[in-house]
Amino acid sequence: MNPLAPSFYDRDALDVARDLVGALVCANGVTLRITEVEAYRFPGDTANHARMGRTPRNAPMWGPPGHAYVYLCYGMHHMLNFVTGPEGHAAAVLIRGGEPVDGHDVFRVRRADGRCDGPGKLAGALALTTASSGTPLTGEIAVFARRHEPTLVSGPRIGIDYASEADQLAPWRLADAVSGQVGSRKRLR
DNA sequence: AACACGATGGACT
DNA sequence: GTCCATCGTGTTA
Repeated sequence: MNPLAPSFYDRDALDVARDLVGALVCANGVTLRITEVEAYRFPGDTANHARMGRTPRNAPMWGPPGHAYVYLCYGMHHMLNFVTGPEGHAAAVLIRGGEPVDGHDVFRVRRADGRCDGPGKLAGALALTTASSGTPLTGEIAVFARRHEPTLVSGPRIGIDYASEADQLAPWRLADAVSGQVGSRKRLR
C-alpha cells in the first residue's frame, strides 16, 4: 500500500477535499479515516491564511502540493492541512475529523473521550505539531487513498468571521454523511 | 517594542 | 447558549 502521490494533490483544493473524505492518514502510531475537511482555495479566498501573501508561517502553502501545513491556533491547538494545487498556488485542505482505524490503544491515550471531531482534536490524536509543517505526506505523515467512496454532505466553513460574506457562505466544508466523528452537522446537507 | 487576534476546545450556565 | 485559556504570528511604530 503506497501513499498518495503528489499528483493527487495537484488540483483545485475543493476537488482534492472531495477525494480526501474517506482517505486514510497515518502518523505517530495512529491511522485515521478522514471524515471531515475544509477547502481553502487560491487566489481570491478571503478565509485563506495566505490571503495577505507569503509569510514564514504559511510558506509551505506556497510550495509544491502533497506537503503538510501545520500551524498553532489560539496558542494551544495544532491544525493539520494538506497543501494542494500547483506550486505557487497557496491552497490547502484543513483536516477536521477522523475515525481511528489502527493504533486504537495509542489513540485512546491521546483522546480518552474517543472524540476526533475537530481539527485540534485530530492533530492531537496524531501527535502533530508545527515541527511537521512543510514535510511531505509520504513520510512521518502518510496519506492513503480511500477504498470506498463515502456519501458527502457540505456546508459553510467554520470560524471564519473575518472572511467576506461570500466566502463565509461558500459550502467548502465537506463531511461523511453518516460518520459520528464530524463536528456540528447543523449547517451540513 | 507593543499590540491585536486567531481555520478551537473544554468547562460551565 | 457563554466564557476564556494561551502564545505564535503579523502588523504597526
